[in-house]
Amino acid sequence: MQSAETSLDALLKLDNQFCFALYALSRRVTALYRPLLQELGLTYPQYLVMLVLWEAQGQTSPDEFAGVPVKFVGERLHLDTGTLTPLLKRLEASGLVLRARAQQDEREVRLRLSVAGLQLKEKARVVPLQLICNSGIPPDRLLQLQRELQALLEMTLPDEKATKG
Amino acid sequence: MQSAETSLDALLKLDNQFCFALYALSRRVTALYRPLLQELGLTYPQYLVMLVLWEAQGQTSPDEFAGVPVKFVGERLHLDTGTLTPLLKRLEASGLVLRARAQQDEREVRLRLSVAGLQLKEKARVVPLQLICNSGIPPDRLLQLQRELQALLEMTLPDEKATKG
DNA sequence: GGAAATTATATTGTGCACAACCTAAATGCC
DNA sequence: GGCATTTAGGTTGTGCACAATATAATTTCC
Repeated sequence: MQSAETSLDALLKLDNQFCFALYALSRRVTALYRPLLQELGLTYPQYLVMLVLWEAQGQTSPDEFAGVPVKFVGERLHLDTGTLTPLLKRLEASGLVLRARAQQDEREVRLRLSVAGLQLKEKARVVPLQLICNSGIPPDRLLQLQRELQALLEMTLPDEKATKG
Repeated sequence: MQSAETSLDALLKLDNQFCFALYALSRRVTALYRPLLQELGLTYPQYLVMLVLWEAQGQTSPDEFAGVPVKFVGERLHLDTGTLTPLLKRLEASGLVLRARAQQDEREVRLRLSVAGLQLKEKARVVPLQLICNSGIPPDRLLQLQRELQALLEMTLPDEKATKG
C-alpha cells in the first residue's frame, strides 16, 4: 500500500546504510593495525601523528628544522586540540616527541621528533605492507577504494573559511 | 639509489594510506549525522542501536515480542559489552529503551522499545534521505561504495569461531 | 599606542571503543 | 547430584573525538 513509507523504511534498514559499513570497516581496519602498532608502542591516532611528523621532518635538514605547529597536524588529520593536546603529551611522555613554544610567536607549540622518534620510523616502515598482507585485500581494490574515499572526503569537507563576500 | 626503501617510504606517506582516508571519511560522515540526530536526542552509535531495535521490533507482533538480547545488538554492530552496556543505560535513562533480564535465562538482558522509542522511528525516517542530500554525494556512488565496503568488511572479519579441527 | 578582534593552544566534560578482568547463570559430563 | 566449562553481561581503566569554554599572545584598526 504505502509505497513511499516502505521505501523510507528500507532506507532505515541497517543493511542499506552505507554509513554503517563505513563506520564498521573503519573500526575493523584500526583493529588490524593494533597488533602491528603495539610493537611500536603506538595507538592508531598516535601513528597518524607520527606519520605527519616523519613526513615533515624528512623534508628539511635536521639542524634548521623549526618543528611542526600543532595546528598543521590538526589540519592534516582533521583533529582539534581537544584531541591532539593530550595525545601529544602522551607522545612526549613516551619520549618520541618534543613540544616547545615558538620564539617568534609564543602562541604556537612546535613539535619535533626526538632521536627515538626518528628511529621509530625504521620500525614503522614495514607497517603499511604488513597491513596490506594481513588484510587479505587485493592491493588494486585498496587503491581504487582509497581514491574514492579521498574524493568523497574532499567533496564533503565543510567550507574551511567562507572568505569575505 | 635505494629504490626498495623509497617505495616503502612512499607507502608510509600519509597521502597514500587508504586507512587514513577511511578513518577520516568515517568521522566526517558521523559529523554530517550529528545535527540531524541531535534533533532526535541521539548520538550516532545510539542511532545504530535504535536501528537494530526498530528493525527487530517491526518484525513481530508487539505483544509477543520478547525483546532483543544485548548479544544480538553486539553481533550486529560489532560492539562489545564494554561499549554497549553504558550506551544502553543512557538510552534507558532517556526513556527510549527498556532493559530486563529474560525469565528463561537470567543471564540474558533483553531490550525492548518504550512507546517513546517506537515513536521516535517516525522522526528518524527522514534521516537517511536527509543525510544523502546534505552530503551532496551522488546516490549511485554511495550505493557502489557501500557494496565495496561491506564486501571488504566481511572479507576481513576475524574467524568468529574456529570450530573443532 | 591602546582597545578590540583574531589566533593558537589548553581545559573540561560527555560519550564512545576496547582490553582486561569479574560475576553469576546455564550447560555438560560424569 | 556436583563440579568444570561455557555463556551473557557488567566493571574498570585508557585513549580517543568533539563541543564548549578559557587564556594568553598577536594583529588590526583607529
